Amino acid sequence: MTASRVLRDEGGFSEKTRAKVMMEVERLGYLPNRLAAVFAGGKKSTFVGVSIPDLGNEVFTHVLEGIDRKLVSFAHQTVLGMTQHDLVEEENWIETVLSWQPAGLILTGRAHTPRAIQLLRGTDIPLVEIWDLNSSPIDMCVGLNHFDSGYAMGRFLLSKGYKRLGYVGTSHDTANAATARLNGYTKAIEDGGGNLTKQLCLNDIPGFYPGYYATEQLLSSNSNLEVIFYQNDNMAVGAVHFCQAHKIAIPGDIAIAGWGELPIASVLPYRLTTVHVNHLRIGQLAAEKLLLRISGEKIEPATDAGFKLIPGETV
Amino acid sequence: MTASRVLRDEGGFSEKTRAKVMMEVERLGYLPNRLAAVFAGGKKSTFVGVSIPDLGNEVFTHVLEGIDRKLVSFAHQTVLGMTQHDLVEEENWIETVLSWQPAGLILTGRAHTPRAIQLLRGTDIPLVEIWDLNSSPIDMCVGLNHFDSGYAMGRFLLSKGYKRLGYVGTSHDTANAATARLNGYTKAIEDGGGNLTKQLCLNDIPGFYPGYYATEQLLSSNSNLEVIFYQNDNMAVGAVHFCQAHKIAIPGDIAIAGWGELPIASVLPYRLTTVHVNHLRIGQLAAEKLLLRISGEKIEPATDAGFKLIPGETV
DNA sequence: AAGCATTGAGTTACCGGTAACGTATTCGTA
DNA sequence: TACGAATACGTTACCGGTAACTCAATGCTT
Repeated sequence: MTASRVLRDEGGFSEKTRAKVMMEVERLGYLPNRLAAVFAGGKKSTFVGVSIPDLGNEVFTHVLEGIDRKLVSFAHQTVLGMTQHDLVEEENWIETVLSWQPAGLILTGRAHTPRAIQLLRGTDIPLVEIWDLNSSPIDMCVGLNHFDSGYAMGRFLLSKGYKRLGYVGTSHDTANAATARLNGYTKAIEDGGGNLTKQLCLNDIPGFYPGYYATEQLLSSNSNLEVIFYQNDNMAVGAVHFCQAHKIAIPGDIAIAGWGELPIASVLPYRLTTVHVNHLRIGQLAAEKLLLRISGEKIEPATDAGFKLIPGETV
Repeated sequence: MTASRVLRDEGGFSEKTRAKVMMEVERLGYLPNRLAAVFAGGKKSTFVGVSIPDLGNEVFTHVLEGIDRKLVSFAHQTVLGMTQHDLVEEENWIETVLSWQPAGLILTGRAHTPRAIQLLRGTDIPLVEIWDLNSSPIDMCVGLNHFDSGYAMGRFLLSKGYKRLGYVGTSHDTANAATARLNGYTKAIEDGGGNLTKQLCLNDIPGFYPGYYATEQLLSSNSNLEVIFYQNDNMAVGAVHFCQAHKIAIPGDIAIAGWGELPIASVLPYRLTTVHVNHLRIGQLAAEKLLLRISGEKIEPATDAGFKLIPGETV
């Protein structure tokens, strides 16, 4: 007991005793068993479960980095959950991670299985849903309004005089976020009297090559497209490279817009038209909210991390 | 006790009882406390601590993805540790994660602080060091010989007739791996009678823009470089874009070689000369080794994941 | 010097599971 | 029908810490 007091530095012991305890700790190479400590105290652990659809998408790794940095600086640990964009995977992972008495949970996306929601509501473990802004989160949420960002891009493109607009995305990333962007984009086009001439959803990851390939598909279908909005910057960069390789002028022959502002855009010959999102900050905000909540503060349920349209030179 | 048996499905109960137990589980929304279970059994948890220098580098996120996929499929969980390329951070993280009684550990890199090594040797927790092949790992290791890969690239470039060679990397990534590549490259040049005319190590992350910027630096110093080997593909892609923007012919005016074969290379106008490494597979192999070891199998200490030089069209 | 508060250290019970053992019931077979 | 084996279920102790309590020694006050 006295050793326990010394190690937790909670007072009630003399300097002499502390020295003696520390000596033994050193001699035995003693490492505390945090499992037992958490168990005994009836407390939660310092684990925070963080679910991410996949690690292949830079966007999510940036969010994860923001989360982990913040958590580490407050002595918490990230337990990773890769859901592979599958809600059932997510449900299973939630069940597992809850059984470890985590201090909190951060989930990507607002869609969950009914049972997952039931599990989450059944505990008092703080929870932040990120990515998608959600006015009625299960507990808390940090994200941006994807619909609005798609709408903003639609309006912007129309304001530039484009009438025949296209869209390229993937259905692999069934993340409702991308769908919400497409919906916003579509709505803006409707509202503005444009024409969503062509849309293509590949069954692939939203990466460079799929963007390249999709552009080839779309442009060869001679539908007189004037501009294409891509699900993310990776795909848009693939498109830029396709156009370069085939001497298609941007924005003369075809205009291009991306989403997410990834680092790769910084080395393109012209500034990419895109939507800036501070991914790292979304992660940090989420972790901060969670930590405050864990320490018992009252927290606003939703935080809008916002977005910013970058006009660029590719439209 | 009977409930415990049913839930673990270890037999010794009737169908009627199982039904009764499951009924109550359902009714109470009972979730087992794995903390207590691990604690009671005196066993290790199903956590596997995985340390990664940073998440901004695609290379590491692919490795991590390989690890996590494999672990999940064997009912283990990844506890993330971002060390920020700092061995003291790593040491602190190791200490924390060990106190959670993990089933195993996977560390990136072969360099650790003396105390970290002492901590690791003091436990019987299985450990895999990845990335750098290491003939005398603390426990096990999966990786490739970075020196050899640098040497191979040096030889290849010399065989193409280049005499004045350059190198671009970052000192931010003090990962010995990159240094080992540079050393191998240097040695090959020495052995082959070439000339390592210029090398530049930025104090930055090894990303697209640093590659762009470094190329500008190097080429403006009129040292008649014929070819530049970059720390990784991201930097090399930055270089390709710099050259495109400034109408510098590749490989006519300057030849370019990268390392790691990242997805972005797939949309370049010409195939990038690089070194292919199967990052995902390194992660999977590491997790596999660890899991086998956890289940008590005898395991070869070191696995060479190999590399493959891709000749490409940029030299 | 007596009386009370403070300090340092020890004792006991408990967290929620599980190993090991004990006991009652059922079952197959001679 | 009797008896040993198998099966189903219950009891007890324990994992390694910590909360809450107890107690002895010390210090401070009047």
